[in-house]
Amino acid sequence: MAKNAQQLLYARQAQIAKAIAHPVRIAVLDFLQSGEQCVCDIAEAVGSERSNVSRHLSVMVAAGVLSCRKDGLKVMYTIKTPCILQFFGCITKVIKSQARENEQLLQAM
Amino acid sequence: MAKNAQQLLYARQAQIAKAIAHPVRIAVLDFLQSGEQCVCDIAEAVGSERSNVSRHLSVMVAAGVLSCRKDGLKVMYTIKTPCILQFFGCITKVIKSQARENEQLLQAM
DNA sequence: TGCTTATGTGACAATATACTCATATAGTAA
DNA sequence: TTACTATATGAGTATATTGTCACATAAGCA
Repeated sequence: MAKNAQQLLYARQAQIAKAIAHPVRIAVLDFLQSGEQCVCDIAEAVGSERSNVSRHLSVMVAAGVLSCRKDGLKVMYTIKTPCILQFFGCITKVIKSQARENEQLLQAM
Repeated sequence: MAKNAQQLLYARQAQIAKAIAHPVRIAVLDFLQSGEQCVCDIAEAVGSERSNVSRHLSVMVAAGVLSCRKDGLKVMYTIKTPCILQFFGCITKVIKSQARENEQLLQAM
């Protein structure tokens, strides 16, 4: 791949990773596993202001992680690329392995 | 899971996602697929200052994505949880699907 | 029409992140 | 010891991100 194209790909990959890299946005993705939801229900589920959630949602739509459709007054959001969820399986492994390390550390004290 | 524990998990997952969510750090991970490397070689490969790369590396170590060991003067960094790499497969899918959308858009103009 | 609800957005302040430079530290070798 | 190399880090500036408030927009209904 050309050097510039590679840089561009890294930037695009980073954009997607950034779109996920926030506790509220992860909570949103977790909630959306149950299927498409409107902003008001998402805001309630994650315990944050609607306007704030709306911004987080548009970041994720811009990155291509979510898609949305209008349904009357509501806008329904859904996970566009379910393989994103595999990522959480992976980082849960990272967290577990760190937790085990800490446990060993504690026992050695 | 308790509500607080859930919040903690989301925060921890976000920390790991953040540790990946930067073009330079993605370039580093890409380079480290070839095996462990020292800071100077990583800096050269990704085309960035050593001090800057050193900071990026410590962020990824703190998040549990990389591990490192001293080898004489050098510090060798390596990917600690290879499943992280699957994530790139996933987001490449996202990028391809968006590229296809844009192509269709272009053809409709 | 006016009223209500759901969502999006401009503007701002607060905070976090990234990069650079200079300097510190640690290891190697003469 | 001194000189050299690799890495890490403090301090500063620049930039990006986040959350909140107020307001705008859009859709439904009386």
